[in-house]
Amino acid sequence: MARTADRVAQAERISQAVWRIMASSGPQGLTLRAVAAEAGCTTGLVLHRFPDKRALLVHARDLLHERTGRTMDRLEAGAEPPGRVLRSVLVLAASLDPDKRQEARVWLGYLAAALADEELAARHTTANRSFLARVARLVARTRPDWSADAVSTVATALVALVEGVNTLAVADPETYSAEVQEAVLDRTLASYGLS
Amino acid sequence: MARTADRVAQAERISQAVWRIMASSGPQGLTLRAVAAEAGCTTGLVLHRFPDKRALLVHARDLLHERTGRTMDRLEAGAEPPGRVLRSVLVLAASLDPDKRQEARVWLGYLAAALADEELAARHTTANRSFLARVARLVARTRPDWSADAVSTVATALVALVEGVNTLAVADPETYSAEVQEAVLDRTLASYGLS
DNA sequence: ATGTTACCGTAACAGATGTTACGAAAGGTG
DNA sequence: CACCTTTCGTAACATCTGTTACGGTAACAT
Repeated sequence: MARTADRVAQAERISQAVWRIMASSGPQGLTLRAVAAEAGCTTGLVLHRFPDKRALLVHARDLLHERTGRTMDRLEAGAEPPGRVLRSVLVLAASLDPDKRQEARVWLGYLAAALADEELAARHTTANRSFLARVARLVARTRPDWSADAVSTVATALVALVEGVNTLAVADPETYSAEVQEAVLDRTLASYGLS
Repeated sequence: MARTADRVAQAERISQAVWRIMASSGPQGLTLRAVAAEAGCTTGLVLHRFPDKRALLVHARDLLHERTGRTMDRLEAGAEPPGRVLRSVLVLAASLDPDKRQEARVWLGYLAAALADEELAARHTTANRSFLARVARLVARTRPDWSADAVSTVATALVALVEGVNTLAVADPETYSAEVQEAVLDRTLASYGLS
């Protein structure tokens, strides 16, 4: 044998570099050289870990998605009442702190990249649908008396609300501060009878 | 004198090409050559109309913004009751038909480009704030009994809702069909007591 | 310690990109 | 019709992009 490398750790470090570049410069600035510089290596290593740029993009995307998915799974599996879990999940999906805001910027960049990339678009779709299903599940658990139609419509509205809050917070974090986001969310949950 | 060119018309034709490229390929595919090909001219003409690529981007952005702004002004100046106007404005801002969905794709691309461009980001911010002010105005007119705080929070929620609906319709137009969008909007307006 | 194998940085490549400069031609004006 | 200014396409440029190939080097097994 010979020297060995921790490929998983390297892939993760490079993926984190992708996130940072995407958040700060968008898809335009996301070049292999920028990623390599941000990860503290060269394009050589990047392209030894990933066959090409697209594979790198997809891997970094999936890694980020898995991470937030796991956090939400833990939340949903907890012992809290469904109404509280619903609120927590929505808060988690919003952009309350700088980390979350950066994450929102990354997702925005990926969505823009998906405009020209069928595979990225497909992954975005399935991810959004699974999030929508999660929210619908929690709404149904909170209000078992509602019809399936009511659950679906309200869940869609809630998902759109957080998605919109994220998009707007990316563009204007001052107007869409953490307090505003929470106020908007709570008022909406209340008017739907979900709090 | 010598030959003359309709510079305004040319600038508009080129801007429309920018919209189409942005919608179909995102900021990545928005190259001067792609724009020129789409507009049916060469990069020579494009760069004789605009000093550089950024100026072209900004001009196309402003043109699109003015167009939708004028439509909404007309709506607001009409004789309909404020509740109806509010709904119409929100519907107009949503992605109910393919044209609007294409427009949503353009805005998404611009927002992603704004991640790396301070001027684009600033324009996005002022545009969003003016839309938020418009919605708040209409909410206040519909429910004069509400406190300023209530008006502000609900207006912010409504703006986030349409923004989110647009973003989601870009990624998944099947799940976020026109019917779903309208149902979501109407149910939300109803639960806020705005219909 | 030493050889061998995997690792990864360097550098080159072809193609694309924004931008510039030049020249041809188009079309109003006299 | 001829002139002359404006208009706009062509082609070049320097730079940047993704990708490939090669060579030095580090570390594990012996």
